[in-house]
Amino acid sequence: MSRLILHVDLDAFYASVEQRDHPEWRGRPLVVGAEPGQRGVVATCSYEARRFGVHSAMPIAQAVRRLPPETIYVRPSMARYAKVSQQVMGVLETVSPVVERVSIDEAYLDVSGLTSLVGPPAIIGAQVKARIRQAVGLTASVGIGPNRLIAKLASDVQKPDGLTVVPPEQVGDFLAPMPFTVLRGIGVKTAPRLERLGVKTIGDVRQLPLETLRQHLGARTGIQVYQQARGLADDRIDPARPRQSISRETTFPEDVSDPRILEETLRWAAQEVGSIARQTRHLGRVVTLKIRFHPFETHTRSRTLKVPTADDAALFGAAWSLFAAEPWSGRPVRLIGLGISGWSATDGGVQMDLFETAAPEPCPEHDRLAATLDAIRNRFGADAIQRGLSRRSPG
DNA sequence: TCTGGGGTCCTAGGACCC
DNA sequence: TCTGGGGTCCTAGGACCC
Repeated sequence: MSRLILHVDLDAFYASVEQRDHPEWRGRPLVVGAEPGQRGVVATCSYEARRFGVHSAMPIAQAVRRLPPETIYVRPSMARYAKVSQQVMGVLETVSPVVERVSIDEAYLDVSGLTSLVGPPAIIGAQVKARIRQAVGLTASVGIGPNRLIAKLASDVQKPDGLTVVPPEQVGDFLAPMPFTVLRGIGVKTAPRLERLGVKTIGDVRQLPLETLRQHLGARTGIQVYQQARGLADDRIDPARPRQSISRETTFPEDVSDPRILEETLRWAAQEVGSIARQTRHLGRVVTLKIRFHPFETHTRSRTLKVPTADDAALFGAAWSLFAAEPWSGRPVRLIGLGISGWSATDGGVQMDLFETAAPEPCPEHDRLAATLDAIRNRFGADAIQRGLSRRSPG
């Protein structure tokens, strides 16, 4: 028996929350992300902005060139969005107990058992959308199919405010005409490899032998793409998928060479990561330093500790020693941050002790971040930016 | 043209052990 | 004197996703 999987995707989530909360912004192009003139990208934009060809992950400078002057630009308010997301997940749990949140604006539900209680898939989908709208005043697109892949693709075909049901017997016809780039695991690097084979649609991929896909995409992706092209994918929904890592990083407004600023920023990241790890009761053994230089040259260095930790000072110490061990000093740094992973398999008394040594903190991290960013702005702020600009356009 | 931040998963080489 | 093969851990980088 095939399962019934439902995928919910909140439409233009950050932008929709902003338009919901600021009625005067409704009906206008709106970008949530970096500010114009800053480094950064579009996180999400309203459908009015998408009409100009702007989309998520587009560099902000490029978006500004395309959008009209009346466009609204706002920085993301993650805490607010997280709250709305929580409300939505709560609503979903009133529909089915089997809900897996996959990101702030997306979730999968196993609704296999609901047809006899609620009705056919389309009725279940309509109910999900109605409850979300009623609870938080936002629209969502819903897709329903026999597995996660089909449900996800179905939710994509009629955005925004869409509802699409793909019964098992229609999966083949549903997939065949779609561009193969919608398959999971096909991105900017792998797409050209298949294009060179003359492939355009998922139907075309289905004509290729498994061996060909393995050769061109690698063993794992090759098999995955072969199966997806035939509509075969994971149909398990796991409400309790554990997280694998916690990290914080930041890109500086201008590249930074001063080691004191790098050190302060790494201390901030360590406090953030440590605080979240303690709140969520995670102790990790692997500390990873991430650093990015001009031009977008990114490195990671990691160290496995003898004793698992969630302690700010231990995290900072490990990351700073990784930094110090490299001949990097003096190179202008674009981004720096750190992460923790490799949760220890054991549990019990020892771990509890470790949690208790780390003092619980109210929430001074936000203040510290603000202070750190102020410090950076003071050093690299208006003057530095002015100098940079006048260098580019003298007079 | 200029590329955020937070994640997951895969690959591959080397160390080390049996 | 020559040199296997498997398993696991560690590390670095990369692709991809939202």
